Formats: sequence, structure tokens, C-alpha cells
Amino acid sequence: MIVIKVLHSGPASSAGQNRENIRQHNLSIIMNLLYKGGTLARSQLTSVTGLNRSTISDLVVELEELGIITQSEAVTSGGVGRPSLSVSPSDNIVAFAVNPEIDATTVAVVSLSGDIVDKRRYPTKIQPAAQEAAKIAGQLIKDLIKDLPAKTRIAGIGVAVPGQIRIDDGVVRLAPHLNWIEAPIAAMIQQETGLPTWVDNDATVSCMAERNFGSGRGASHCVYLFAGSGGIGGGVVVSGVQLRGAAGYGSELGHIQIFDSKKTDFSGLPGTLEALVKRDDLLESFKLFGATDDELDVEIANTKDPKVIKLINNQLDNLGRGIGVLATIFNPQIVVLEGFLDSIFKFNKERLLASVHASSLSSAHDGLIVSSGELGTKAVLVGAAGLAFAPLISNPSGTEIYKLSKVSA
Amino acid sequence: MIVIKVLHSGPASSAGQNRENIRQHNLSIIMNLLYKGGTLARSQLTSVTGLNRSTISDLVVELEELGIITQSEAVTSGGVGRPSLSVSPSDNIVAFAVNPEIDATTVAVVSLSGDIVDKRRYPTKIQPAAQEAAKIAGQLIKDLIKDLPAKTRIAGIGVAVPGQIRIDDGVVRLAPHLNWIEAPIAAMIQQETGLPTWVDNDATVSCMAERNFGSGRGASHCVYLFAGSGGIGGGVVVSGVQLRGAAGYGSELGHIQIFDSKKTDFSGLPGTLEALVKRDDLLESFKLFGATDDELDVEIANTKDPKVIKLINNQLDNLGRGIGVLATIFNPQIVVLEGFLDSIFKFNKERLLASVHASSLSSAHDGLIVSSGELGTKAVLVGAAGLAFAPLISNPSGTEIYKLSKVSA
DNA sequence: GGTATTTGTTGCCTGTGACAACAATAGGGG
DNA sequence: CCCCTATTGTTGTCACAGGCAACAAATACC
Repeated sequence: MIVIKVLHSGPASSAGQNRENIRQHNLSIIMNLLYKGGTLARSQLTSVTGLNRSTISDLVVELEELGIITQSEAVTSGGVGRPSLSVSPSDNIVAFAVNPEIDATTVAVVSLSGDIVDKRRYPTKIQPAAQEAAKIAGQLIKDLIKDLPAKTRIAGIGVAVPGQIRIDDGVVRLAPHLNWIEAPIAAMIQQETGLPTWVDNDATVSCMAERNFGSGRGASHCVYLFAGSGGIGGGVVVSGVQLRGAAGYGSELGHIQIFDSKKTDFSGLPGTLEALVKRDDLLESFKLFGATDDELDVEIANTKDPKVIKLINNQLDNLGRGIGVLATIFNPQIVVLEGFLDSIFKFNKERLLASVHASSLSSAHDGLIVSSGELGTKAVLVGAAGLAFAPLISNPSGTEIYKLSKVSA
Repeated sequence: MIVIKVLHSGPASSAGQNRENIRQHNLSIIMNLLYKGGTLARSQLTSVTGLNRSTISDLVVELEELGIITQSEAVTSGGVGRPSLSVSPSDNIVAFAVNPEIDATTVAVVSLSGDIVDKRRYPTKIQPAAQEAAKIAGQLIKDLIKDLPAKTRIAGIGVAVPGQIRIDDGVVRLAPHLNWIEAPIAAMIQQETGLPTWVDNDATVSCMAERNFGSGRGASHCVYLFAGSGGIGGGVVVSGVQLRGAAGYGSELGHIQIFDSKKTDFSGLPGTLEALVKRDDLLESFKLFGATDDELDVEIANTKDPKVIKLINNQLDNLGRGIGVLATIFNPQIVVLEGFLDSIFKFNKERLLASVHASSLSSAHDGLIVSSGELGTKAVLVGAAGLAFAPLISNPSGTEIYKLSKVSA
């Protein structure tokens, strides 16, 4: 039996545990392991959960009957004794991931095992209004459904928005780059499709994706920094749980003030990480306006211009300071960098690490890993889909899953 | 039944829940509620936990037989129907709190309900070595035991140290002001007393005390900032759980860099909160070397010297910036200030709040409460005792409690 | 004093995981 | 090739803990 170390803090919830909760909890534990781990042997489930063989058997059969996992005799090879059955998340369960951006809205079909099955991107000339984005998403989802096998079932829709989200009711409080204010995007998309929809911040869901499937796999404490055309977003995992804050507006890591500078970020705050590590500054130095992240990445990797190098180094120093502050606060196992932050990191890793070390206590940065994201642009889509899978994972037997016909409008 | 909202993050632990765990969990839930809430009616326990009346009855009887709670017919008055029985943590269960400081080592007897029953302070001319502090603590504990009722039972010893702690083995990695390095203080005190001993950072335990019994009562997200002669320490509660970091060295909030300044803190980092909000600077301006926090508090409240006021205002601006950064990251319900940070806060609350607002997004500081600590110097002792109560609370039926004779050496 | 309301108590029921025994399947050694 | 060991799946039984219903107890209100 795994001993749960609870030191001083006590249970997070005050809810009592009754019999139904146990079953639900144990089903959830298994789904969670399968979601993050992909295919696992039943014997592994037994040893990791500490539950009895017969109990695992019972639980797995129930999940199989619910149609959300599959069992196979796929030989895992090796070892004495009777080979254990393999258990996998069902390929037939998918979620839609929606990501509205300034210049396009993207929708992906993501399987329960975390793979992107299909993807559509709908470019827009200017940033879409919320209602417009919802319409685009609805249409793309209907298009995508046509190509899905008939037996596919849908967990729901997850939306990743670059802005501040009230996750309780799925309203975008403020998305400055999209120019959305108090936009009930979840309700709008639900209206278009008839499918249950959840929303969260893009960096937050990307963080969870990297934690579950990418560089941060298995980390209990993980800091994620993402930078694209919309500034710097951040996500944090603390003790395995996403940091959201009391009202859900936490982990705005781009907006922490680290220097005296009068340079302001998009929200008007001076001296913040986002103000001092700016993608636009790099684009300007390259005279590369409107470039994609990939193009910028190549430029950075190949530059020999001393002025540009000086700029990059300066940004690395500033980024290192920001990471140092976050390391001092969170003492994470890993800091994951994505977007052009990763590009400049790869340009001169030593410089960034030196800056991190100069900006934090040794206890905080000893053993700290700074790493590129593994998932790249997939992170935000896989993470958004995770929003829709969450209810299914936390309550497998009590969560509805929908047939394709639910949407055929 | 209370619905536990688990969004996207999944269970923190992968351990399965078997029958024993349920019982333990439910006993723990009740102990946790009683520890934080003091006396509660059985009917309250029923409604808060969502468990059945008969189940609560069963659980409470078991806890009573274990001798860690008491039931009484104390009338809570009011309301129709049969009056509910009152349930309270037993007064006979205590823990010892040890707090080694530069100029003295303090030991307190703290009851399970969070009251300080007795206290001894042993002044030292210079900072004590770890072994010396352990000896002092051992002696004070033996002295305190003489005055305790014979029926008293001891949960253990909690030690709060101003430094970086490896909580797994109770070793102080580094306590700069005490000049301790790799000091196994838990083992030393356990050796002196024969009682199980836990150690943690002083600000961390104080934070938990304020969260459980003080200004932060009931907050799911709470930031705590403490400043004494040993610089600025911090603690954070995230989703009801203390932030510790991967290796346990997190929440060093005094060491976050917020400005360009070349002023360094005690650890040598420039531009940190601790470097820019310095107690010594105030003492110097008052020519009040070696003053206590209480004396300093009075001086600050009554000062009319423009130069001093300018200094205080400057510190308030810096402190506000630090709080702004933390609010942006954590989006807490409350920020609790203790020590001279509280003194300058009371001197000009508006100025501090203005600085916080200027240094954070409105989403992060909307509804944010900045507050003085309620517990004052008691916080660190009550919090340290909480370390010793933690095992008892998380596993009431499986944790040993000790008689006084265990220590009589 | 009667009624409604709330809570404690008791006995019984049910769901769920543990456990033991057996079967199945693998590798290794003679 | 057979036997032994090791591991895992399966099945039936058991025990435990919480739910539930009925009743008793204690209060407020009319």
C-alpha cells in the first residue's frame, strides 16, 4: 500500500468518503493512470494502486463495459509467470480542442490517449469576435465529425483561450489580444454544437499537457512558460495540482515585475517579464514582421549579427531572472519553455542557466531542470482536450459520453 | 454530499482506496474539522461531511475511545428539535513547539485545540549551536512537563527553524542566521526527549497557523509574509495545501528579486524583497539598535520625522510591489503580514494597497484582502505544534500518543 | 399538552474490497 | 519432455463500513 504523506496540511476537502465515493475514486485512479501512461499491464495497476488483483480485475471490467478502455493479451514479453493483460484507453473516445487565436481558430480531435487524430485551422483576417469564433469552431467540429469512424464517442469540447478565464461558468473575463471582454464562449460553443464545453487559459492547459505527456512527465512541481505573439503566459503545477488561484486568475507569470524598467507589457505593467522578453523586439531586429514561430526559431538559431546577439543575450538574462524568481517561490523539478522562449534558450543555454543561478538561492535551483517543451504547438490542443476528458476521468461511471449523431445538425 | 471539484488535474495521489483507508479518511476528516474549528456540534459534522448521522456517531465514539476528543451535552441553544451533542478536541492532548532563534530558544505547550498552555523562553548570548539548542529544548520540555496534569498525553514535538529544511529527515540544510549547516535537529531533540520530532521552516508553519486559526481562516489560497530580525520569510497555501516545492525549499518569498537595486539580502541576492524592505534600515533611522518588534512597532506608529516617513513609504512601495508579484502568481484571497511588515502596513495602509494595485493585474488584486496577522508571535509556536499533531489528525487510530512518563528522565 | 422538528440510537442491509484457492501461462533445470 | 517455481487471472466467500429506516429523546411553538 502506498503511504500518502500528508504533512500538516490535512485533507484538502472536508467531504466524507462513502461507499460510492470509493468505487468512483478507484475507477478514477485507474483512468488517470491510463490517461497519463497510455497502455499499462493489469499487474502494474495492481502494484501502483496497492489494490487487490481481484479488485483491479473488477474495476477494469467495469471500465471496459463502459467502453472507455480496452483490454488485450498483447504480450509485454519477458518475466516469469502468466503474462498480464494490457489495458489501454479506448481509441473510440475523443474530445475536441478549440484554440481561438488572433489570426486563426484551430480545432483538433484528440484521443483519450493524448494523440491528435485530426486538425482543422480556419484563418481569419482580423481577430474574431467571440460569437464568430464559436461559429467557426462549430463548423470545423461538424466537418471533422464527418471523417470520424461511426463508433467514435465524444467526451466534450475544451477551449484554450489566451486570457483570463472564469472556469466556473466558462466566461472569458478578458482576452486582450482577441479583444474579448466578458465573453461566455463556453455557452456559445455549447449552443452551436450541443456538446458540453469547458474553457481555460491557454498556458494553463499547455502546462498540464507538458506535465502529463511532455517534458514535465511525472513532475510533482512544474513551471511552464509559453510565449507567442500574444505575450508570455504561464502555468504552474504544485504538488501535482494545477495552480489556479482563489478566483482562477493565478499563474499570470508573464506579468511578474522583475526590474525597474519603464518598458510596459500589453497590460500596461512596467518591468514585467513580458515587457522585457518581447517577441516583437526580436522580430524588429530581424526586420521579420509577421513571421511564424518556426521562422523566428530558424532566424535565431542562425544569426551572427552582434546587435541581435546582444539583444538575445539581454532577453536571456531577463528570462533567467524571471525563472530564478519562480524557482525561489516554487522550487520545481522542471521549468518547461515553449515558443520563442525555447528558441532563445537553445541559442545559449549556458547563459540562461547562469542567469537563473544568479537570481535564486542554491537550494531552489539545485537539481533544477530547464527544458524545451516536447509537444510544441500540440501542447495547447492536447491540454484543451484534457479539460473535456477531466470529468470522465474523475468519474468514469457517472459521466455521459456522446455519439456523433448528437452533433449532426 | 459535497461535490469535490476536480478539474483537469486528477487525483494527486495514485493510491487506491481500500476499506481501512475509508475509515481512516473519515476519522481524519472529523479530526481536521475539530482541530481547525474547535468545538462543533455533531449535527454540523453530519452536514459538513455529508456522512450519515449514524456514521458520524460511530466515528465520534471511536475518537472518544481513543481519548483524543470529548463529547458534552453543552447546549448550543436555539433551534427546534433535540439539541445536538458538542464535540471538542481533548484538552489532554498536547504537543511541544520549539523555536530556536538568534537570542533565545522558546518552547511552548500547545493543546490540540490550538491554545498555548504554557511557555518557556531560554535566552542565549549568542546563537546556539544545533546540539546546544536541542539540549535547551530538552531541558525546557522536562521543566514544562512537571507542571502538566498527569493525565496529559503528548503527540510529539514540532520545531520551527528560520532556514531551509529537509522535512523528510528533519535536517536543517542551512539556517544562515543561526549559522547551522546540515544540522539533524529533529534527531537531536528526539534523542534528548525520546519523543517523535518534526521540523519545518518557521514562516511555513506560521502561515499554516494563520490559515487554520488566524486571519487566513478558511482561505483556500493564502500568502503569508513574516519579517523579524532574521529577514523576510514567507509561506503560501495553494488550494488548501502548503506549498513546499519538489525538494521542500519553496516559498522563500523574501528572496524574490523585484528591482534593479544593488542592495543585497542576507543570502547575497541583490534587489530582493528582503534587501529592499529591511528592518535594520528602520532601526538605524530610529537609532534603536537591538529593539524588539513591539518597541519598533510603537516607534513606527508614533513617528513624525519626515526622513523616517520617507523611508517607511519607500519600504511600503517595495513591499507592495512584492505583494503585487505574489498576487499575480497566486491570486490569493488574502495576504497576511506579520512582524514589522505589519507595523509599516498599519502606518499607511492606503499607500501599501496603492502599490499592490500598481504592481498587479486587476484580476489578481480584485477582492484581495491584505491583513495583519491575528496570532502575532503565537503563530510560529501554534504552527510548529501543528507539525506534531499532523500524524494524529491524518491517522487518528493508528498514531501513538505518549504519556508524560515517556520523557521523565 | 399536543404537534412539528431535529437529533441520537439501534438493528439490519448492501456494496465493495480483501482473501484464499485454483487455474492458466510463462521460464528454467534436469 | 516433465517438473518446479513464479506470476497473474478468476471465482466464490467473507468482513467491514456506511446507508437506511424505525424509534426514542429532547427541544420550540401553538
